[in-house]
Amino acid sequence: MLRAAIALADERGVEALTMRRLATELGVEAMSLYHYVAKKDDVLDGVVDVLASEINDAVAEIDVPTAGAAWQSAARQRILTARQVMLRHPWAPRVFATRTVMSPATILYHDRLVGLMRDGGFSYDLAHRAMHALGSRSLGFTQEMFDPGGSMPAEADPEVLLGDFATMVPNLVGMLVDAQAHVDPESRLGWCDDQAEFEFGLDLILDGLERLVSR
Amino acid sequence: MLRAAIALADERGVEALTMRRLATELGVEAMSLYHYVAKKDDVLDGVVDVLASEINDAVAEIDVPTAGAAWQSAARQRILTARQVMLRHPWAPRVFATRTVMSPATILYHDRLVGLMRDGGFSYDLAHRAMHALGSRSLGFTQEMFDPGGSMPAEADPEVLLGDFATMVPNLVGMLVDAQAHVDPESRLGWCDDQAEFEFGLDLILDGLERLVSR
DNA sequence: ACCTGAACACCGTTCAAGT
DNA sequence: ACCTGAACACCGTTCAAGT
Repeated sequence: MLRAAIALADERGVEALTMRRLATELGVEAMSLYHYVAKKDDVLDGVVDVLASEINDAVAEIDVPTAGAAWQSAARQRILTARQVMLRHPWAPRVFATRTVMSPATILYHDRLVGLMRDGGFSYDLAHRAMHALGSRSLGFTQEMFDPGGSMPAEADPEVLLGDFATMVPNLVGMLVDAQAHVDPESRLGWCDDQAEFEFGLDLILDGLERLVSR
Repeated sequence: MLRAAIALADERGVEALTMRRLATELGVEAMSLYHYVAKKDDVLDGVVDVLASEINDAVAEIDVPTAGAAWQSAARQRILTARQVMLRHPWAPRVFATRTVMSPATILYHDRLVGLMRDGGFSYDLAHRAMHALGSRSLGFTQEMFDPGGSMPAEADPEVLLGDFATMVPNLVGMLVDAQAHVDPESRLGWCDDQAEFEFGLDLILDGLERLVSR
């Protein structure tokens, strides 16, 4: 059932993931699903858990040292592996964002990540702060507010377009022109968020943490 | 109308923000709203824009130097000001997360933030990467995956609870025990995300950027 | 234990009609 | 230009009933 839900979201988007449609996809009447779950939220919780399990499985295959300074590249590899799983389900970040309780598999994932940092010499307190600093990045995605290569100029409000765009937002326009080089329409997760940008932000945080732990 | 929508979400939650309810709140029939907007998404886009304008207004009052190394504290102050606005509307992050096009006011906000970094000596390329690294943090909120002080142990799955919790996730349990000190039930935005944690992550990124720009 | 059909309360949205 | 009423297609969910 959860597998079917994920397949449905993959093929036709999250908004197509409805109890009625999921039921017909399973060759069953809509209300039969309520024998296995109490409410739709349970399905979404389950979907998140399956995805997190997929990540845990992928991450479990990684066998690298974690002690001392090695924690950093180990964490990096783990998070980028998680990201690969998430990239296969571009709708997943939005579902993760709506969950209020953390799924068992997600808890497990973060426990291991904290463990890895402990191996690297982190105090519990620093590991705690590190988790907050990473936020959703620990699972391989970010919530972007800003899409410089994307739809910005095209969809801008008339008010902004009537006044000269370049005068209203000169810095963004300058950046757009300058950034023309590395626009990559592939491999985005949510907004503009290609692999290089993700890794830049991730490394910024990991480097900062390493500096703190080795001081 | 947008003001009414925000008030409604503030008082009764985003899920209560429905076209029909918004209409009755305005003392009008539900379908009258469709003379001002084409679809509900337009309302949400508008709500986001009003919030971003509120942030722009608040930020405009800040008058601090931005040249050279001063960029960092100026950016910090701006982002924490944005956060104060967001904290008044705890449902807002989720709405921001669902928008696919960036509102004019949000564009403006980011343009000024890029401008500030330019004052600080950033290349367009570094400013671009900085925006990605910050992600939604630039507007004062984060997408947290992890709630150590919150509902985690209480809501854990039977499977995890039956096996000894401390054996399943020893690192999180250790962290929870250790972290008992700084649990703050107030001032959370979304998941567990208090002011100190937000500032820690923010400074980690800003410090990393400063190091890059001053190398 | 598992599934169904009919029904309820609620959505967003269309459309033809009113002033 | 602005508002309305009735209606449509679609939700999630309840409930009593079937096997």
